[in-house]
Amino acid sequence: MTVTIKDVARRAGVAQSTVSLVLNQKENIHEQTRLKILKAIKELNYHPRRSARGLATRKSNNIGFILNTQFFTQTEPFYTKVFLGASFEAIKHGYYVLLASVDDNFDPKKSLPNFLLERHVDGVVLAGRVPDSIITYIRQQDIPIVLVDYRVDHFATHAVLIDNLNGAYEAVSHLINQGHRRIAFVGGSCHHPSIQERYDGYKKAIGVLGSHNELNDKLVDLREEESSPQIGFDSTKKLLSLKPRPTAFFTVNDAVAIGCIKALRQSSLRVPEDVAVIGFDDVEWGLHMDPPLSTVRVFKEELGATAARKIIHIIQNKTTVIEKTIIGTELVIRESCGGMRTKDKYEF
Amino acid sequence: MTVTIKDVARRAGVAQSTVSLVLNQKENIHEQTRLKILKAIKELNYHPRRSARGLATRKSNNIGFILNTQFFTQTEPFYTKVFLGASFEAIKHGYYVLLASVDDNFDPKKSLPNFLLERHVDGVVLAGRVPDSIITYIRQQDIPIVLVDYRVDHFATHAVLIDNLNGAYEAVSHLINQGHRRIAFVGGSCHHPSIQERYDGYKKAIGVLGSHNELNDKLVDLREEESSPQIGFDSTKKLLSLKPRPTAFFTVNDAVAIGCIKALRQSSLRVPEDVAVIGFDDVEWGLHMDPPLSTVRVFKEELGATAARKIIHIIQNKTTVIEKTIIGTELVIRESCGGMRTKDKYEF
DNA sequence: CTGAAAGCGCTTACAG
DNA sequence: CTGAAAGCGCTTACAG
Repeated sequence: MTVTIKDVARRAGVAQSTVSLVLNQKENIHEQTRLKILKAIKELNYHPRRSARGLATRKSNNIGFILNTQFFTQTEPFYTKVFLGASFEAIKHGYYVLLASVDDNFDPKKSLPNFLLERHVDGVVLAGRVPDSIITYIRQQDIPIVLVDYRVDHFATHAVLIDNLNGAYEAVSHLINQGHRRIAFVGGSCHHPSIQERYDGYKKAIGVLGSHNELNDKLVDLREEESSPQIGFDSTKKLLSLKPRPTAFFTVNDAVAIGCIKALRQSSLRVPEDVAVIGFDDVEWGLHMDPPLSTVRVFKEELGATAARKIIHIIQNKTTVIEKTIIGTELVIRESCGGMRTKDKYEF
Repeated sequence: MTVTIKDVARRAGVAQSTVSLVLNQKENIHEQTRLKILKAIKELNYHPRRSARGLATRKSNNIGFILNTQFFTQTEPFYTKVFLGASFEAIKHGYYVLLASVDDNFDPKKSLPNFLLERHVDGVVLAGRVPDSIITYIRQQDIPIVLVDYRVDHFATHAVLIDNLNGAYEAVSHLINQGHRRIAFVGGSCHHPSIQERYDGYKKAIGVLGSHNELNDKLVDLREEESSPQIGFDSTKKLLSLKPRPTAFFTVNDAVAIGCIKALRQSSLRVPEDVAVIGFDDVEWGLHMDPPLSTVRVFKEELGATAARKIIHIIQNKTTVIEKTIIGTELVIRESCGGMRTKDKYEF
């Protein structure tokens, strides 16, 4: 009932291996027989079965996508977008992406994504912070890996990264150009390298001020916990007790910015009139906040799509040279940082 | 190198067909040989290959998940959550879900999700409004279907639905109990049956007022366009021109509520002091809005998980009796509707 | 350039 | 209750 390669071969009057050859775009086929076969394929509406192909080639044409379970409980569907980006890009190349999540306390001996066990993926992309143990496990299996928005210094792995440093640098520079000199760094969680990089960008921008340098450890609030609105709130409250208080807040991401603005409001400070705020990530609802949140846009879908392209490339070409791709960001000026209205205060 | 069923058979000293039998939980196996085989499986860390299994059984153990492309451009990652719910539930049952999207002007003759062409899924769940043509196509292929948050009256299909009617009824009843009598229905798009049901719930609640009935067509603003913040804004502006103006706004979803509140604010109306607002869906950022948005919670992940369970059940049991499952909602009172402070105005 | 044959790793009648 | 054999639908050397 379902049409197979045999049917095509019969109809085209050739051997099934010949059909297979044209199916796989091999060279050295008479143009005539090629056309004949293509015609038969079209007429029969033939599509090779994945599982048959998979069995014969020992390839699944699937990509695994693993992320940390805890990211699902977060306010922001950040990695979900990365996943979507990867998923749709993969489809264009004939791959499907299978989703799985792992806990922080993941133990490869006890639980593992099924697609790893069944060798049902040709490669895997790992998004965000994941336990070392799973990276180690997958490498042992000799399955290619691409990290997205994460890196581990002691592992040489392919990675797609956000240009956090420059993103933060631009945002903070913007605040400086607005005339701000006491700029706080809010709610960073030291656990993630991305956060560290944002902090570095912050420092770099402040450093440019030179003698005007007000880089001051007290203006920085780094935390143990994962960034969240609550952390942003607490962090801001603490920073607000400084005398003189900061005039601008650069938050480590938009979720933190929410808590920050809430704290400011609770202290009867107006945004942006009394204090400027810039977030990071550019999540959905930033645009709808009051005031609309200025932020550093991260191209989440693009991160995922790039990771997909990269893992597919590795799978198909057995590339061995490790390569990191850094995706740029974009400063999005909305209202929470006061726009350009104080531009004339620029005073380098 | 990779361990196969043969290796297990050899190690356990049985035929590979026997191994296959215990793998597939068939009856009638000597407990002793079963144990022996299980032991060998564990020792060798054997896992059957999906593609081999798939080829032999002609099952893919995959589920397709199709949604309308346009939903990706929306403010709210509603269906993304449904997908996530389906995906993780499926994993528990040994299935993976493959994602695809279709356009409104989809034509099965021109483009089709690959997994349909390659018969790489055993069933598919369709989320939200999808073109009739794809439903028709899939049915022709004799692939089981489950709809989520959608239904087409002329197709008898399995479906997982939101209890929109009751959700809307409860929300509007709450407003009525707060003393509101002029309650507007904002920003509905007539295209989706869910919206129609929310409207019905609204009417039902208003209807209970009986002689106090202020059900008034003018208080209702139904639109052609898909619901969005912009629609909410426009719709609210229009409703605000009524004299006397509405004292409460029931918006057709949270995205619309955003625009609604923006319009109210622009008209110098305070929420909830001057006017109450209740949304629908309970999206992420509702909690972080100012004021935090009261809404009707839809259990998005649960919708997806239920759909996954259902399609798997159908796949495995060849169920033929059509069944619709309606998932309840939950009224979430936050600040935008004024809490219970006017409860004493209750006056049936 | 094309065909016949073996094999990928399972499952499923069919005997026994 | 268990084993030998065929078959699922492809791909890939290997001849020719």
